[in-house]
Amino acid sequence: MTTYTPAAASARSGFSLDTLRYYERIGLLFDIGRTAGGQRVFTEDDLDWMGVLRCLRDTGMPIADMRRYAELARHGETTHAERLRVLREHAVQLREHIAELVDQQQHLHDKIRWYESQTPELPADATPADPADATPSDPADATPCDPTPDLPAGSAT
Amino acid sequence: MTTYTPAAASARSGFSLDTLRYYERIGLLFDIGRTAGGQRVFTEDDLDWMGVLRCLRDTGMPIADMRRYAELARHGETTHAERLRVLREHAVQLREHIAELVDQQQHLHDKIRWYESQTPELPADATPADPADATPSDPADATPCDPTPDLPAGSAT
DNA sequence: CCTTGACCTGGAGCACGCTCCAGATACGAG
DNA sequence: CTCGTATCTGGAGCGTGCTCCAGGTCAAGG
Repeated sequence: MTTYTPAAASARSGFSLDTLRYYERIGLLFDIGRTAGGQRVFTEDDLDWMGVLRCLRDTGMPIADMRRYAELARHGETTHAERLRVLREHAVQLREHIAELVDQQQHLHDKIRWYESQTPELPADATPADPADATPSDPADATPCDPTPDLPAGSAT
Repeated sequence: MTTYTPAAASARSGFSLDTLRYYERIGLLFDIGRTAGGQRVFTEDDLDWMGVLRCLRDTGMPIADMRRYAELARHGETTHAERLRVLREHAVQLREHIAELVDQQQHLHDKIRWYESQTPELPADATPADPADATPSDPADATPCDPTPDLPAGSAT
């Protein structure tokens, strides 16, 4: 059974040593093995669980919710239904968040295009508006980030 | 020329009164009008600018960068090229961030599906995996959020 | 006028998520 | 056994982005 030192676990998980210790303190990591001398010993399973934590964290789940989820995970299979509920709820949040980002991304691109039209001598190097862009969004809206010249600093120009 | 009280500006922009004052203090809002008595008077242009701030903020631009951008905006048309550069850079960041979220979203959905397969008696109500979902992503990867039963709490089951 | 609610300022405080520190201990190479 | 690096613990500190507060001022209706 493969095990990992704290340094190795940190490297593989991408969490800092301090973060791993912090996560254990607050209950996101639990049942972490120890040597006779008291040093942590991480298993493959621990690493996998860290992958779950990373997914939840990187998708914006607050620590408090992750603690609830970890608590459920700690209590075995009887909590599957509840865990599923938590994940579904989080997926809804995530979908909404992504949708908002994509929306604002559209406005941002509109603004960039406005600036480009104002300074045609400039090379349109970066952000080449890749047609196979990672994020679609029907161009049928326009609220913030409107393509205007950043209105202040010229109120009565 | 239409003007707005602080309360109205707050309502229209979605920023709290305290946030508007904070933004003025740190330079994100500037040249805000005042009554003889010292109370703020916001204009249509101010509101539009707040829309820009909201776009940048909601897409994750740090306050420090927003200050730089505001500083540029405050200095007139000569800074157009630099502003364009800032926006393009931010657009790149945003694209990367969205891509990562979409990636993790896929893992999250995988995990949800795994739970569903484990508890088939449960209704698959929420997150109905809408085929016309807002965010595409080729299902040709799987790293974190793997569809496993949240490995801890059963190391040797 | 007078009241009352909106607004002002400067500065303290807070929630979140780590990150750093001091002082002590553990472990592996030589 | 010794040395040097890795880890340990408890607790303080930090960076970000607001949010709240006290004590005072402004402005519009009655």
